[in-house]
Amino acid sequence: MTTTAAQKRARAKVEYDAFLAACPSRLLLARISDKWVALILAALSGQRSMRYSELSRRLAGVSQKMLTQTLRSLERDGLVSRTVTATVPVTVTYELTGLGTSLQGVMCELKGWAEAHMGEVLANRAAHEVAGAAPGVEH
Amino acid sequence: MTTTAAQKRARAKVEYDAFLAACPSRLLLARISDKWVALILAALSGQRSMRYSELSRRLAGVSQKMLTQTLRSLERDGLVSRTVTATVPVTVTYELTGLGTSLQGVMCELKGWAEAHMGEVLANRAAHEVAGAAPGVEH
DNA sequence: CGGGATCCGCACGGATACTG
DNA sequence: CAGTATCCGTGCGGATCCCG
Repeated sequence: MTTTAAQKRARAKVEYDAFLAACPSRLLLARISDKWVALILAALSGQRSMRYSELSRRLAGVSQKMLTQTLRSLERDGLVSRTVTATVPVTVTYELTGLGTSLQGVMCELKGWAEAHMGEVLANRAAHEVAGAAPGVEH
Repeated sequence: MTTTAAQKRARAKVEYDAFLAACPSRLLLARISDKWVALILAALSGQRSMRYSELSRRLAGVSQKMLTQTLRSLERDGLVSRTVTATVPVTVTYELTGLGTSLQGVMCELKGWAEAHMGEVLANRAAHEVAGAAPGVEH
């Protein structure tokens, strides 16, 4: 009934999603676009290692939930290492692993392109907004 | 009333967001993590120019809304150019601009890192899942 | 053919409260 | 100090219908 052309699309989508899931580039994009990942990597690359509270202060604006969650996923992926020292007030420090440092290097190239060309992008964007002349709330 | 320590945090967050909004790297990350941007750029880098329907087929799984929306934003940012040919059935083609091609180059480096190290990342991830050994429903 | 407009689900991310 | 657990709002992205 209703041959469901939609189902065919759904299947095609699933297959495509599977393809995407196997794509290393997409996986990497998903990692670094995690909103806080780039910031944490940058913060950790500057100093040696940082305590949880240090990161929390350094990245003012991040919730504990997101900080912990992101840190955990980065640790899970072997990009940062977590060290627990059972002192009187528990001390936990985080630092970049070799893999993490390597990734950070690539991120810097991205940063380079951004600093070199984002101005141009922003200019184009502004020009189009004037041309569009769409008043009201622009997202 | 209720001195609202929360308001202080809110202010700090707003300030931080403002800082983030001015960060070119963040802006770039936001652009390329747009879920379909990378795919469109890759599709367009292969061939010279593509029609809307070509892209739609090539990126099977994307909705027209997202495809159009992403294309528009890329055009707005001067990364792709849109050409309308008023034939009998309207023909619209998209192609990378110089800026877009430049960005695509950087994306390739990202791709290189991904293909070289994502396997390692995935291995670490799998190892941690075994170590965690949390039975039941894993969220 | 190439969209625009609209409705909606749901995952992502934030705020708050509690714990060891 | 360093989280964990829970609730909840927003916005992204998809589906559907309609238009030029």
